[in-house]
Amino acid sequence: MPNNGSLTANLRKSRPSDVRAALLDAATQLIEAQTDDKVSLRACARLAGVSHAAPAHYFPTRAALISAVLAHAFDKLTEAMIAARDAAGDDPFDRLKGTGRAYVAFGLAHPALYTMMFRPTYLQVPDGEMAEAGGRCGAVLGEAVAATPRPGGLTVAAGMAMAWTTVHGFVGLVSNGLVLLDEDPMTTAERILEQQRTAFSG
Amino acid sequence: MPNNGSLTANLRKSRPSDVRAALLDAATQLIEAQTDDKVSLRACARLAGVSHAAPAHYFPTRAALISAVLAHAFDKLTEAMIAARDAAGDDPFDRLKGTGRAYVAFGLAHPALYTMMFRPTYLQVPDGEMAEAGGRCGAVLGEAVAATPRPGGLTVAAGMAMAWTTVHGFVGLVSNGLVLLDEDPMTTAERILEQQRTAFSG
DNA sequence: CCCCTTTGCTTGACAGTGTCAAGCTGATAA
DNA sequence: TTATCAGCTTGACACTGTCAAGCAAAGGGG
Repeated sequence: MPNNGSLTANLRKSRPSDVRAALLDAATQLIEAQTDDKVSLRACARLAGVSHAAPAHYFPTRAALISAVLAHAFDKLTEAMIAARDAAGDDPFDRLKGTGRAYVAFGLAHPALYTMMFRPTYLQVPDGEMAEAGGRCGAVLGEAVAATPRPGGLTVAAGMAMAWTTVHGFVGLVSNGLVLLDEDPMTTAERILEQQRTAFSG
Repeated sequence: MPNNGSLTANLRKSRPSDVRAALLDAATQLIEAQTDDKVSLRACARLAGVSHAAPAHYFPTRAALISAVLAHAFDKLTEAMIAARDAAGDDPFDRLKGTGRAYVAFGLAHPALYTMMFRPTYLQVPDGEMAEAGGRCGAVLGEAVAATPRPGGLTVAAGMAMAWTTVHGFVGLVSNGLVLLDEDPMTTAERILEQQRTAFSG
């Protein structure tokens, strides 16, 4: 699998002051640029301006580096969801919808990162740091669902599955270009979320 | 990345009669067993009982082999959706729901295959055979949506995004273990699909 | 001041990968 | 019988993740 050699424009010349941060930054860049897991440890090292084995000093394995990147991404997503929810007013469904809107916006803005965040089986061993960050993220959604009435007889678990299903599926389809929309994706997302008002209102 | 060496029990001893079919079969086995793209050309070749470069004679590149496997999987999924739709009676929403149920069942039965099928960006170049098979599959869903009334003012495109979003998101969340369900996943899927009846009935 | 340990990174190696370039083998055609 | 040729193998290349060893500099104790 020969390397195409793009994205090597901004190679660092001298060793960076914070190697760990430089590696995380390089990995994020590579993930967002390359769409899939072709992001190699050696490419990260080159981009960060260190030797090919330097990453081993900070991350025991490739999966650990990726996990660290994903954990940070989860925290960003959690922040965005909380901010949108708190800006959405008092109505429980509006707050759930705001949370979902932020989720979709994040997913569409960072498709490659998003894909990896929500396919944990791909990092063979579950990573503690990442699992915690993911848990905090899920909790925000769970709280928003729990705060709504669910007259359809849905349990909180099923309601959460339903709400999450909606946003997760939409991001996956749109960011992979599987569905052709005739309007701004966020507008369609808004419509789809609004369709759930009846299921989440008293 | 050293190989763990499992799944080598059923190595073929002599060269198979139909090498191409043997390779497709080996690739399918490896994908379903390994959950991610660690399925290597060389591992397929070993499993099929041929040399490491034999695949090149049938598939110009690794992506082409994977594409062929996924195209076949798409055809299987399409078949299952059509069968379930035709067994669901006359009501348009029931037929849509049957289609969705078959979709979810397939996704939960073949999680790794499913993941790859619906993440086409991961195979850098779009493959014709696979795109056609995927198109036929999407068409079945599209027809089912088009046959329903959509009083909410949804266009067919938005309705299709909504219906597909539901099943795609559910499969992604459940098969990755991201959501904890207190019942059989297909039962929850049934509930979630049923919630959409109001949006797809006259 | 010198030595000694530790930290942080580098160099080198190994087995694995995808892909390309040859070479071999057996069947079919002339 | 010989020529051709498809179908597969062997060998090589650059790349990968990971491990082992080594080097350079900083810091501390005598």
